Amino acid sequence: MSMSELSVGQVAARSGVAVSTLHFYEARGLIASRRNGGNQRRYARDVLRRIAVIRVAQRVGMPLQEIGQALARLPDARTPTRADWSRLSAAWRRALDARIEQLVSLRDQLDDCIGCGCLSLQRCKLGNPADALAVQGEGPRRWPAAL
Amino acid sequence: MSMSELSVGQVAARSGVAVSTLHFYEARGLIASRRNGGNQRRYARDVLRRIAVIRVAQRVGMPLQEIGQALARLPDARTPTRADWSRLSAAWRRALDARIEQLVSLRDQLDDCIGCGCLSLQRCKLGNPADALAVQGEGPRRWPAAL
DNA sequence: ATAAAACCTCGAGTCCACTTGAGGTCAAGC
DNA sequence: GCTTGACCTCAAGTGGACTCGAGGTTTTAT
Repeated sequence: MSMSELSVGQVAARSGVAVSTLHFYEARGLIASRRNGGNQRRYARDVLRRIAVIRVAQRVGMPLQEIGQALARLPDARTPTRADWSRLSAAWRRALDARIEQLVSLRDQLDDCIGCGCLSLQRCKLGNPADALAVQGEGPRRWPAAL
Repeated sequence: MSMSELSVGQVAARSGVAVSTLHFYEARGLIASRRNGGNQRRYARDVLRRIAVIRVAQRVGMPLQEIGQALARLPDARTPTRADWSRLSAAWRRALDARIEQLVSLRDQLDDCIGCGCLSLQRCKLGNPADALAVQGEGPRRWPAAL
């Protein structure tokens, strides 16, 4: 219970993610831990930031894999500096912007439709998916793909 | 090949979703079809609107189940009127608004962080998940839950 | 008339993001 | 020193949203 290192339970409590999820993130290489004498995980405090970043990115719709790739570009050897986090935040911000733009344009199209009682095949982009929506094939969930 | 009814392949081509996905949506009760003499699906044209609505809703992050519930409130007996669709669109629009608001507020918080090189535990809401983010427990993907 | 393309069903498989459980170890309080 | 709660690993299970494949029928084009 050193002041500066956190157990998995403490991290779970503070970050709001389940212990099993922390194990899972570690297995996926999203976070790291050192082990104490008894093979228990001990986390540096900055893991909380990492986790916060992970959850933020997930909300924007990024799959864990991409999040991992972005995180992997943080310096491994030293504790990330403010500048490191800042760069990452800025990148996240761009992603967020893009996502918001997508949704806003979707909303604008929907507005057209509400007026005309729509999703009508003739008049509305949303109702004519081959034009506007589904052209990109695939499902949703795919990240730079949607809209 | 009647003028007014569409085969599953035609619907797939026009809507941009795979035939298997149409089967799947049908199994989930999101769309319906009648069968012709040879047991093949025949769709009324408004299925294209339904599918468009489904994809739109998915992009906002709604799980299929909720989409199905919303669609279930459309009149079953008659082809939905413009007013029916309009009501639905309006509801979707509210959902979209909410989602956009979430993301915008997330972005604003991120902006704070970029300035301060942040996600710092003291200063930043994002970095202090127990306060702002993860309080609601659960994972992402949950719809009215996030943020 | 026949070959090819499109359909059908139903069960299994895939990917993602986790969660659960079994079987066992470690640490903290009394 | 012993019990209890927190940890450990590893395999398997879950839920959402599909996709694939086998085996067989129907439609369409020539």
